[in-house]
Amino acid sequence: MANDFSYKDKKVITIGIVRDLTGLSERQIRYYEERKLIFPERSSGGSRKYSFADVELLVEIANKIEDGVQTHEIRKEMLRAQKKQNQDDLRRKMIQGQLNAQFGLRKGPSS
Amino acid sequence: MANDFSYKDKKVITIGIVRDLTGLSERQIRYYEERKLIFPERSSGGSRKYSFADVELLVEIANKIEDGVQTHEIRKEMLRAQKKQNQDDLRRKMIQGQLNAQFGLRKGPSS
DNA sequence: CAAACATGTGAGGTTTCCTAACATGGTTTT
DNA sequence: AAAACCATGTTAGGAAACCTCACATGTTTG
Repeated sequence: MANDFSYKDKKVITIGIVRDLTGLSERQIRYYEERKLIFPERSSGGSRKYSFADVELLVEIANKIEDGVQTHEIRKEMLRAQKKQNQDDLRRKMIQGQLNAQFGLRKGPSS
Repeated sequence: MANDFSYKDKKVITIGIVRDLTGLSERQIRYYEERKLIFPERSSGGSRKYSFADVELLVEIANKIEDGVQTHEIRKEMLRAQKKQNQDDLRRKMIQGQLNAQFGLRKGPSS
């Protein structure tokens, strides 16, 4: 229904390409996964698959590490940011629910 | 300067993923390349790399073939379409040149 | 009917990816 | 300071993914 999530989030890039795209070593990329900073999907055979969003995230992570931030700290930041995001999403959804209850169409024209 | 070409056109997808995304066989994908309908890049080691745009094009090609159109015919269509596109691009660029000559700023504020 | 088309399949070989382990030079922590 | 942890490199052995080439086949098309 909402938000046909597209190119940016599709997990279709193998680790070698990610290496080329980011300039990181495969070792680093896998290590950041081990530290739960990044979550590739897997092919049936077990190969990692990343999205462009993942690639961008990896670059951000690498920058922070270069600034002396530890993976552990980065992870906490990310959890905090994500929690806030979830709260915001929920709030938005509840407001939308209210609007639908008041004005929403039943069997309305589905654009 | 113009049009930071992004996700959709970056060649980062290996043939196995393209197979999964399109439902075509690798044989078909390679054959359409042989018939000059699609142009993947190559990794240093020789592996093919496709873009999302390529994936969409492959689906279109497959549909036409399913409708009985031959690769040879599809190629002609594509060349025709591309030629028109080039003409349009050129025209647009010339008009833009005229505008710049008349109103364009030298050393103007760069957005 | 001969040639071309579109696709499957198999062989043999190279590239890419996987995990696991050990090495190392910096930082903390005790 | 010794022990522990951090981030990364490197190596080994093995499996998955990819490559080209060739042959087979059923289906158009000239």
